[in-house]
This record gives sequence, structure tokens and C-alpha cells, in this order.
Amino acid sequence: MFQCVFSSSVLQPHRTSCLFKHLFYHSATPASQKQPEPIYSKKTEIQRQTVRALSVKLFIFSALQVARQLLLQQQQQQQVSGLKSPKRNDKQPALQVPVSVAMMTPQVITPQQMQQILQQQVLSPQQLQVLLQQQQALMLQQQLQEFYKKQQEQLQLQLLQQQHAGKQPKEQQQVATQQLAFQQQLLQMQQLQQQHLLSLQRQGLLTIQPGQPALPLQPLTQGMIPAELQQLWKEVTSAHTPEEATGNNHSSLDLTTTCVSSSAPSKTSLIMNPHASTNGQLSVHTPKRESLPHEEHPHSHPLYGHGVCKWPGCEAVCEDFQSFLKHLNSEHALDDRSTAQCRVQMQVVQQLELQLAKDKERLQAMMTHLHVKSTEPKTAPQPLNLVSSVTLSKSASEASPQSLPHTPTTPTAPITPVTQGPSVITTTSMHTVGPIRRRYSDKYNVPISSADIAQNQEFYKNAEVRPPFTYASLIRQAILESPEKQLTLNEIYNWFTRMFAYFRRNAATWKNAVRHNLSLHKCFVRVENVKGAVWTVDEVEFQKRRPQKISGNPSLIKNMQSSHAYCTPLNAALQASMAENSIPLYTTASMGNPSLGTLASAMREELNGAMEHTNSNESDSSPGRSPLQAAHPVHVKEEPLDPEEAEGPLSLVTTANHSPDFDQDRDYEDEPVNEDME
DNA sequence: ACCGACCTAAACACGA
DNA sequence: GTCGTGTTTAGGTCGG
Repeated sequence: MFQCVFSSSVLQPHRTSCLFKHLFYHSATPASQKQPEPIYSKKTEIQRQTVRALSVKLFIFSALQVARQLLLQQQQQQQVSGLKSPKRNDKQPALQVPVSVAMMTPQVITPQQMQQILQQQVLSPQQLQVLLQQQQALMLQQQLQEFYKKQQEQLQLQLLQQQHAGKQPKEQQQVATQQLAFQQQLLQMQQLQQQHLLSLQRQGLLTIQPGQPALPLQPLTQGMIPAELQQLWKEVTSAHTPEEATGNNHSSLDLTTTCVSSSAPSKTSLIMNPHASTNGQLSVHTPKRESLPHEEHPHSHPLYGHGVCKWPGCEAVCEDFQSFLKHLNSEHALDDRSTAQCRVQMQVVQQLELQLAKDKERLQAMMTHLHVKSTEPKTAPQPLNLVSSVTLSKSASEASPQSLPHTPTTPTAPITPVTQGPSVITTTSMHTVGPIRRRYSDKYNVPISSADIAQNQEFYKNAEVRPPFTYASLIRQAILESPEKQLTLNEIYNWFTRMFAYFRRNAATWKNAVRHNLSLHKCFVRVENVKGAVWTVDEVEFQKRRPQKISGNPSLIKNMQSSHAYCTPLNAALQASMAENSIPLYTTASMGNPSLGTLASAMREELNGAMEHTNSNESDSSPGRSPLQAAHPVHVKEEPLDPEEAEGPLSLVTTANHSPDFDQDRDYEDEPVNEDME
């Protein structure tokens, strides 16, 4: 599991499809557990709830972005009026920032756009999940910011009044200390985050890719304002008065000393700077953190290393530190591009944080499951293998952000390396016309973690994201899900539209593809039936053509094999998680979530089939197959019309659950298709 | 460079 | 003639 997670970090887009299937294989558990009552009749409601939740989140998301944008504008206005350096070149930056890049231009994101993003598969389900989580976290911070802002305003007001009343500067100092206190509070929040970041860095997660522009340790400020960034930078680099005394009285924090000490000076500068203080951004202090180090160690700026500017996507060569500073101020001055890049970086960091949290959780669960008494799994004093596992999985998630540091000229989808960026974006959603070729590569691109499979089920149903399966797999799945393991073409269509929102568009295209696949692949057998022609699956044929897909990734297969057959002590955790994942998979599959279960089982079969072929080339016998697979009627071709053949858990499941779902989804399954069609 | 898997587009045939 | 279905061909991407 870990290894397979690791693989994903290395895998090229195409290979991730295999990985996905692998993950799919033993990953439905958590999700299925989340659906304690997988009774199928309740599916409708669940679906609706999902949709509702999604829309709410979307709304929140957009609202947040608007709020942030407002703040940003406010900041910038103040900057423009009050600062010397702010050269806002409105023309230049805009073209650098792709409109499509949602994360980079949060201000323009509307729910509609979000929907478009969904449609364009810019984000994988997991990433969407993460994104939403981020937004929630963001909201918290936003509230904090608001609070802080209000306090600032109050203080300003007070200050003014006092000044008018001819009060003494001492009072101002009091106010200043009050401000400081607020700053401190916000600082704490930031530092907590920063700590996460540091821990990430300590694990080597942030510097895993040495060759890349990588991820410099950047402030993960949500409300970061570029203007202030620069301004603070100057403040810090030029003069920084030690006034920590007032600031350090917050012992409640378990922060690293570096954070506290480094951030302290920033407060002073903040306070002394009217612009900064009025703006009241909690992000304000953060630049300090990166600026401080280079004060002490003039040549160890996080953005500078090996004579190269480490600004994401930059890599400009700077002979010395001074030239670097020059470069930094000139090339990465305050403009939309830098702002956007900062945002992207923020998102990257946030995502890493979230991923870390997830993995920690996973680790804890694993340890708990293994009866390993881990009193403090958070601090990550794990044994070697565990550590590595965390790191690996981490790197997997990081594989995506990796692509983030994009050059200004070639903007790619930010947080979502998943998709191949712009081309996808523009084409897919807007014009229902022609899906761009690129797009289909996306399906391989979707990095799916084991955690969100079941969510994916719902996700794919509601979000127009292309499922990471081949047409052949989907067709087969549709057929296998049917009670009699046979479907008419139209029923296959319906399955597609029912199960995947993506296939409610561009019907002509994908239907053509479906027909094409049906005709092309030997594994699909057309059988004349009473009511016409139906399609069945020749499992043998299907298995035959499978191996190539997966065998390409030996390590992956190895993983699967080992996880299946061998139980080395080291793999205990792996096995445990496997068991955890697969067993409930069956139960849920048979109980309520047929599509998921069967889909998962199908994927499992694929894996088994692949392994079969790698182990031995016997395709008809099924010694190594999973029970589910064995239950499948293998020789559909011979007696495809015999319903009696359809037995075993799978058929039961599907029969029990198929019709309700079908009826329920009829609503949108017919209209859109016909609409979009021709 | 080649090959295989896959996707998309399109032309065509055929029957209802 | 239209539509749904089915077949086939062509051209493209991508990874091994």
C-alpha cells in the first residue's frame, strides 16, 4: 500500500490509472464505513445530500474568495496610496495568470466556474475534497482576519480620538501593545500552521525534489497580501528593531522557538507601519520568517540557493545574494503574477498540511489496528518503515504540487497537477463540442487516494469529472452489474449517464466511443435476444487483454502480489489495511452500494487478472482469483442468455439494487443525454 | 523508433 | 429520410 502510494508519486499520468485501480482495490473501506446504512433505497437521499453539501461548499468557497478578494483590494489600495514600491502593472500580470487556474485567481471564482472546474476535471475528487477542506480552514482564518481587522479599526479609532484629545504617546503605546496582542493571537495561528510546515520540511517532504524549483518554505498565509509581503520584506531587510519583549509573552504556544523569535520583530514593524497595521492581515508577520534567516545568514534565503532564485518557476541565476535580492525585488515584485504564485504556494502548503493530517490519521489508525500503542503518533517518532511510509505517501500527494511551481509563461493548473491544465479547461466545459484529446489523458492523470473511493462514487455521479476508467472497463462493469450480465446498447448508455455525470454530456462522442469499443473488443459479445441484441462480456477475453495495462508497472504488481499472497512481518500493516479495506468492501457491496462494490470488485478482478497473467498464463482457470471473481460467470460467450448463470454475491447485489437506482436516476439520465446528443 | 492500449472522429451499412 | 445500431478506418496521445 505504501509502496503503491509511493508509486503514484513517481507514476506518470498514464500509470496512475493502474495505480488507481490498485488503490481502488483496497480502499473502499473508509468510505464505505462512512455509509453505515448503505441501504440502497436511501441512495437517493444520500445523493441529494451530497449534492446539497457540495453546493453549499461551493457557495462557501466562492464567498470566501470574494471576501478574500475584497481584502486584497483593500490592501492593494492602501499599498498604492501609501507605499513607495508598489508598481502595479495591471497589464502585465493578467496574461500570466490563466483564468482557468482557479486557485491562483480565487477572486474570480464563482460557483459556476467551480462547476466548470469540476467538469473540466481540473481537480480530482480527492483534490476537490482537499480544496473544500482548505476552504473551510480558510474560512476560519478569514473569520480571524475579520476579527483582527475589526480590532485594528477599533484601535485606530481609539488612536485617532486620543490624538485628537491630545493624549500622550504613552497611550498610543498602550494601544500599540494591544495591537501587538492581537497580532500575537493571529501569529499563534500562523505559527501553528507554520509548525506543520516545518514538520513537513523536517521530514524532507518539502525538499524532496532537489532538481525542481521545488517548494521553498514559504509563508502559508491565507490572507497574504503581496504588497505587504514586499513591504515587510523591505522593512525587515532594512531596519528591524528588536522589540520582542512585548511580543514574547505568549507562552501558551507550543511553537518552535524559531517561529516565535523570528516573528516577534515583525510585530514591531507592523505596528510601526500604519499601512500594515490598518490592514491587519495576519499574514503580515509571516514574511518575517523567511526574511529573518537571511538576516542571520545572509545567504540562506529560502528563495535563494545554489546561486539560483528558488522562486517557484523562476530559477534565475544570481551570482551573489545582493543580485538575488535585486532580482527578487524586480522580477518578483508585487504584481498579479507574484500574487498568484504566492497563492499557489499557499495552496501547496496547505494541501501538504492537509495531506499530512490525513496521513497522520491513517497512521494512527494503522497503529491502532496493529495494537501498536502509539502515545504520540503525531510527533512522528515512528519506526523506520513507518516513517518512510508516511514520507512516501506524503510524497505521493506532493507529486501533484510538484507541478505547481510553474513558470510564468506556462501556467498550469495549480494545486491540481491532475489535469493537464489549460487545454482541458477551455475546451471541455464551455463548448460541449469537442472534448480535446488531451482530456482523455487526464483520466489517467487523476490521482486517487485510497481514502475517497466511495466518495468518488458519489462524486462521479454528481460532478462532471471524467472517470479514470477505460471505456472497455466501464462497459464491462455496466454489463456485469446488470442482473443478467447482459445489456442492450441503450442500457449501457443509461448506465453511463446514471453512474457518471461526465457522461451526461457530449453524448454523441462517448456513445460513439462505447459503440466503437463494443465492436472493437473481442471481449464484448453481441447476442441476439428476444428483445433485440444484447451485449455480454467474455470474461476470458477481457482478462486476456488486461495484463498489458498493469504489467507495465512491475513494482505495482509486486505490491499487489505481496499484499495478496505474502505476509511478511513488515507487510503486516499493509495486510491489515488491505484486509480492512477489502472485507468491508464486500459487505458494502452486497449490502447497499452496488455500483461501488461491483466497480471495486471489477477493479479487483482486473488486478487479479493481471496478476494471474504475470504469475502464470493460464487465463481460463482461476486459481488465484478472488471469491468475487470466481463467482462471475466466466464463459458468458457460451451461454450468455442463461440467467441462471448469474449467481453469486455480485449478481445478487446488482439485482437487488439495480432497478431502484435506475428509476431514480432516470430523471437526469434521459434528458441530458438527449439534449446533448446531436 | 516501435508497439500496444486507448481515445476520438467519422464514414458507412443496415434495419426499423 | 431519419434514427439507432453496429462496423470499420484513420489519426492522435501516451507509456513501455
